[in-house]
Amino acid sequence: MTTAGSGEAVATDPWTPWIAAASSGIVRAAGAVGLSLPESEVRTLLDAEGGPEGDLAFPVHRLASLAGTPADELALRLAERFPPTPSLTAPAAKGAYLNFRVVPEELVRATLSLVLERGDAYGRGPPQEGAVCVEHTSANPTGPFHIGRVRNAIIGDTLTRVLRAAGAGVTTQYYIDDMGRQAAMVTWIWGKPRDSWPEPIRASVEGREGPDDKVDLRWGRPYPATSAYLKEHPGAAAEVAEVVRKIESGSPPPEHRAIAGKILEGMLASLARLGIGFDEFVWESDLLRDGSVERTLDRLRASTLAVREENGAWAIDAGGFALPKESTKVVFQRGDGTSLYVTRDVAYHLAKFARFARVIDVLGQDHRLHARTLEALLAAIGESHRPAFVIYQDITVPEGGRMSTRGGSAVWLDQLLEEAVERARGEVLARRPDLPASEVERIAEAVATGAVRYHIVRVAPDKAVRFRWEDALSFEGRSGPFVQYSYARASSVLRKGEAEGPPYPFDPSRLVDPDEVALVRTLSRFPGVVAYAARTSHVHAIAGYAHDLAEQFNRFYHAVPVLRSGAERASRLALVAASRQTLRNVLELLGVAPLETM
RNA sequence: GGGCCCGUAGUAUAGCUUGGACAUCACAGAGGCCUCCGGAGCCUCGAACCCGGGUUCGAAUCCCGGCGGGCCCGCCA
Repeated sequence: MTTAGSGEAVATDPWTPWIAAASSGIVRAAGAVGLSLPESEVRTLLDAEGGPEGDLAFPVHRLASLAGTPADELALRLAERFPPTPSLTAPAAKGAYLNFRVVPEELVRATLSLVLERGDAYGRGPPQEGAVCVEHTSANPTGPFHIGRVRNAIIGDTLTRVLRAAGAGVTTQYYIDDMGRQAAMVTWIWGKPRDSWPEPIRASVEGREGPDDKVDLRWGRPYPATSAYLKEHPGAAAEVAEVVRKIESGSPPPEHRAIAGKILEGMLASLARLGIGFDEFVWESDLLRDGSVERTLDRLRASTLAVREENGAWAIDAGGFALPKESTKVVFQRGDGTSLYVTRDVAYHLAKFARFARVIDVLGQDHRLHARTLEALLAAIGESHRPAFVIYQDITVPEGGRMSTRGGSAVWLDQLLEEAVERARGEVLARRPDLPASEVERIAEAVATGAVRYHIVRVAPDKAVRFRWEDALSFEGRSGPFVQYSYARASSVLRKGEAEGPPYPFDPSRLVDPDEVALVRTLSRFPGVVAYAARTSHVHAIAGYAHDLAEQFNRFYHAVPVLRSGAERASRLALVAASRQTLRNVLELLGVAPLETM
């Protein structure tokens, strides 16, 4: 282990030396047959996933066509010239491939040492330069969270955990849109005495209220009917417009921010159950108050692309940016002088660029054009920074179409969690009648929230998810509870063998069963998976890895006795300890609670 | 009409940015495993790259064209 303060890089990935050894060996072997190629190119060709025949695979096709030699023949010649390397078996030529295997004892020794030494830090990368801001969720405070919105929060939170593990310094932000028409609608309706509410709105609320209503449910309840009502009643819509104007002019109705705050409070309580929180909250209206919006308007009007409309509105002529709109104009200031959402978003991003080297926004696909418009406006004022967007597709309802609050197709996160807890409680009670009620409750909550988080994060963001209750509440197979179960099982074995550790001394030559080596190989992949997910924002890869690891551990568990074994017992306990540690670390990245027992 | 995204077994998904050897995993289906450290588990079997071109030694992956689905195209947010 590297000593503290030595300035040397701490080893974080067991594969680093093996990939280096294979690459430099290939370069030398190629040199010996008269071929010269840079090591960096070898590394990109080298398949670190291995193939059916080894841990590392090198396809020689490209070299072969360069040399004008048949690929099979070249593979054989390279295999002969590959220099002896202590940690790798001699390469085997198979067809057009050169296959390497890490010496199994070396794989076991290096991996288990690294996992057990690094502990909670296993999987983490070296610290990275540059502050990062991840903005996610930012749902309008108009009512309870529904499943569609929560995908944003889960992707954003997981991405944050992954980036931090990869070494980045991340600040999360939730942008609260308290200036738009949507928040104004809520204030408008609550600003009226209840007996003067329009009939359809009153009808949508009455008879559904209860004393224990969550704040977001209570204050958000009239929103869907209000939204529908305003579409058909221009007079009422004009009143809402007046609320918007007051907000924009800096003198909102006194209760405005308080109502938004209450709804937000309820939404955040739901997210907290999923382990999701935020470092900072940015109120849109604060950007107005501190002058950022005015400065942004000044810069936009000063742009060479700015044009004035007949009624006094201002726009950017974005024809050069090829936005897929019917008009090439992007209006950033209304005829009455007020700003628009996209304008305030420009102000917000300028504030982010001033503090952060990297700015990441997690957005639903319906915001894609908005993202491009934002970029166009940033370009128009000569700003060189751009946010990186992580775009995810919608969660759709089984009948087709997007999940929306208005259509009544929305399932609230709280409803989903309630169902999930109820089901989890039944499962726990059936299996563990010995546990006290409070413990059953704690486990049911962890299983339920773990299942929901996992179910949503496991799918690639650019794939739409069709919401089905039976899938969302599944506790078996590719699910959060499956991973939690493996963790609990590993914990149970270690409890029963607690006399032996920690620490867990081991002898690599005692861990030779194919299921043992396969498990170690899976453990060794973890740092690479974290780095990959951080680089590509493919957070679903973490969920996939968690499942692979849990599955591999279960295979080992069934195939190989641990506590009942003889000379191998100590080494197998070390393998269980390393597995438990890695399961714990990957669960942490997913925001799924590890359970010692379930 | 224009733009972006998606299309992999019955269902649902991984692999696609960096083209490479028998395409991953789950649910459902068929058949096995509880004298054994926790069966929310393990083992075995059957089953898929939307269609048509192109590039390439090689295409699920890259390019073009269809078809099907989603989303967006506002002085809303």
